Amino acid sequence: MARPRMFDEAAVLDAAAREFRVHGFAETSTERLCEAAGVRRSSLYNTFRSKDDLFVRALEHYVSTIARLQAAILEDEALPGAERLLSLVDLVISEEREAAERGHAAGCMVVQSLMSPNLRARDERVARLLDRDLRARTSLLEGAIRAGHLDGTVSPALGPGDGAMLVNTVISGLRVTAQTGADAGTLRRIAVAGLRSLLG
Amino acid sequence: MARPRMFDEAAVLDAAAREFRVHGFAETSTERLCEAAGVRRSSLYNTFRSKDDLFVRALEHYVSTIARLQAAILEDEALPGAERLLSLVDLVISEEREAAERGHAAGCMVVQSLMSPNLRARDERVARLLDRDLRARTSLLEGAIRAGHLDGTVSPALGPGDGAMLVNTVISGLRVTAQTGADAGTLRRIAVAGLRSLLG
DNA sequence: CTGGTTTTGGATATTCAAGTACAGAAAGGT
DNA sequence: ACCTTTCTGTACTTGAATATCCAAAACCAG
Repeated sequence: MARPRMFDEAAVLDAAAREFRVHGFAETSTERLCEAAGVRRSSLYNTFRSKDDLFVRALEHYVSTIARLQAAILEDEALPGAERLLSLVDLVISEEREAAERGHAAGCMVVQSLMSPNLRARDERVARLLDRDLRARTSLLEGAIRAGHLDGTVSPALGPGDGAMLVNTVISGLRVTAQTGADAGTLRRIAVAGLRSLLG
Repeated sequence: MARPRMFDEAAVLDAAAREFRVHGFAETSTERLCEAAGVRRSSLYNTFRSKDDLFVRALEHYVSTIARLQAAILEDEALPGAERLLSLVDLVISEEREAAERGHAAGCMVVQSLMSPNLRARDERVARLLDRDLRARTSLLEGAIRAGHLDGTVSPALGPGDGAMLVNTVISGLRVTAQTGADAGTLRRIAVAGLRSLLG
């Protein structure tokens, strides 16, 4: 019927997310995006309406990738609740370590976006996306915490709601602290200390 | 001898920091900065060499303002160690609440800058500034924690070094979580839970 | 007053990035 | 084989943002 695409949309979104993470939205030119993705401008603009749209799609892609990994851990019925939380922390730490080793320090795209009021104000979709992501992760965390309450590995001192927020807050904090050059071992000690209220 | 300046340098830095916080570095035009500060372009460029330099100065200004407030709390000999840490948390929470109430959500400039790899890569001075700030705050925190160890209000489970990093991490996390719209009461509960290893 | 020095205002280069236009290429159903 | 449809490459337009230039103004020492 028509000429097929010569590139993989998901691969472009991956490359775009990487560039945005490393250089930030405003300082990533479309030319850079093209180079990084190995695609010409018209293809980009043909597939994604604008730089803004591409960013939204890339963030969406990034978020859903991360979310999938986290869900696999947090819903793993084979693990007791507390272990799920610790595995999540380890996942985050290894993500940060990887990013740090890859040369440019590139923090988590979600935290970056949350800390860029402009991005959220400029595009309603970004705000909604981040909000949805937060809700989804919170709900996963609540599930794991409830499981921990039942199997006795998570202290009942905190309810699932506050517990989930605590985990979220500690993880965000870790992602910031990681940018200061802290090594994986230190990050893990801090995380365990921060989750003391849950882990007992 | 020469024509005197018609504006206050510190006021300009204040206004600039506010704009940078709300809109981010790249998306704050020099025109906006001029308007916000009530100063003409040539005055800006005459006083501060470039937009980059102005940003560095503004960040410096912001950091030293915050640091002064925090030092006053953390070195307050009248307070036991644990109270100092809690007061610091309350200070942070009230900063975030104020920012949130002022319309545009504008997160902490330090966390914002830490999460913008580009900013740090682009200007060595920003990286150094953030590093110095981290070190200074860490050292203040260690002092307060040591004081708490001595007066018995802070658990010796964590050493001063790890304790300081924990507080820093929790505070950064709070500053991110604040951007998701959490209210002051919730933030405080989370903070107390996160600092359990020190306070408990 | 006056000369020297710095600031100020406004206008103006200069650069650069986002997005568009359009012609031609690659399918593939009919 | 043809014709419709979508993709691709290049060149261009347009707009905006940083930075500079220069003349006029303000100040003060001598």
